[in-house]
Amino acid sequence: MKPGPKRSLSEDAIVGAALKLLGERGGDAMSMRSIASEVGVAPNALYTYFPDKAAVLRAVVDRLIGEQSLDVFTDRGVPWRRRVHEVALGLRTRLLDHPGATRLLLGAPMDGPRALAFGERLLDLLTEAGLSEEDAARASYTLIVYLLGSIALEAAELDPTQPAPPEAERVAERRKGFDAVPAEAFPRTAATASVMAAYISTDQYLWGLDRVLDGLTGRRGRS
Amino acid sequence: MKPGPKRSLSEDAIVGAALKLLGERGGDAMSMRSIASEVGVAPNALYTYFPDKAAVLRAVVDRLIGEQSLDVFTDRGVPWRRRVHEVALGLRTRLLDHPGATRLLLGAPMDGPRALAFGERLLDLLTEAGLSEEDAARASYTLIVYLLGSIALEAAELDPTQPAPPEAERVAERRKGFDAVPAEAFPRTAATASVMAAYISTDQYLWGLDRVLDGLTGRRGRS
DNA sequence: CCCAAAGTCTGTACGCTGTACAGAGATCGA
DNA sequence: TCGATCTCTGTACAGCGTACAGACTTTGGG
Repeated sequence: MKPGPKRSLSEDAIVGAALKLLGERGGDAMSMRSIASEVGVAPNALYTYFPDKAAVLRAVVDRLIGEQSLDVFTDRGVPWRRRVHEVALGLRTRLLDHPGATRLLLGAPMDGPRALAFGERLLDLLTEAGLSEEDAARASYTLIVYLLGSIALEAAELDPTQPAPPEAERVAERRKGFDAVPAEAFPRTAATASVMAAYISTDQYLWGLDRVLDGLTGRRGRS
Repeated sequence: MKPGPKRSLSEDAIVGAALKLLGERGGDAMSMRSIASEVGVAPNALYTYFPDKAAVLRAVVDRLIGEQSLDVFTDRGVPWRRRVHEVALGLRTRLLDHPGATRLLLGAPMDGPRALAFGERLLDLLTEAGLSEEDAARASYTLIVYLLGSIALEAAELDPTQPAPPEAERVAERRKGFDAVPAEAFPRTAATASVMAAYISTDQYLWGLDRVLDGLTGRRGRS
């Protein structure tokens, strides 16, 4: 065993404190100083556990991904596409619960252990859906890009400080923004303003997901 | 006309200075203080032109989007799918030129004038491809999610301080990272490590794009 | 058993950040 | 010419990430 006093903390405790701050006071509140005071320690003591702040954030991201249960993936009996829907919806609600966190998701590579487990299950599911090994891998990335991209763009419009208003309210808010678009210069944008206002809706999220899945599996989607 | 001395700067000059810093010294160098000193003014003078730093960043993002020429969209004679490819590739190289900027892209809603123009042209193209007005709008968002998501995930692995190494080098670097993955616990991940290493490649980018386009247009993609 | 090595934590400090506030000077319309 | 109004500067504050030195605790080896 190695010398030195016992550690008074753990990486997990630190990530937990960071996550608590994230939920309560938004992403900007996740400072080394406030995390440290949350766990009752001097700020620089955190550097015993993580080399720098970026590492803490990576761990937070991995934990967030881990919050999505992996059971859904392997729930046989349910058709695979429905299982993808469930995972997609689960991931979305889980991440939008922490609006500030989503910025992190696309700002740091996802190479944590939980992200790895998530990817492995996704590969299982896609091969089950009939894809070759290589296609499943490529498809899995395409899927993740779509999911995280959607969630990130949605989170970008949220105030990270507080919980998100209901979807209908947010769509209505967006709709108002489009009233300012000059119809002469941007006719198509103006004409489809209602559709564009609903870009952040669950409906659009699933619509796009289904189109992506159609493309990935080579199935003819719409009639 | 309104009283007060003439402005010594313009919003454009400020955005330009920010962009210069972004390119030369990375995203973290875009501080209000360094932007101000770049244009030769006290830091707080910037608040005459923008309400806060976030507004500056939004303007920077819009300018970056505007760098992508819109001519490609309307270049008839070239089949529409090829035009999408060109725009996609153009956007990617342009944004990856400023690795630090891509974080901003998904961190702020894209509602600037240039983003609007981009969207309008994309709608043109998609209706030309045979989509209904509503489907074109939904498809355009799905497409943007895919493009920006891909670029963001790719940029996440880059050092924002300096220009990106060549693609082959980056793929090789990723490939090494997968050697650490235990094959027993993650068999599929380990088996397709080469494919996954190439997630950030132009090839994968276009592969996914084509699958997404297949799904959006209801075309059977692969044989 | 004791002592050197190694590890954990604290206090302090540096240089940086965004931006609020007060005031100086310039420029306008009346 | 005289307010009113706008632009810019100086100063200041609270907060940030983290480097450094040192106090203290625990360990294995002689």
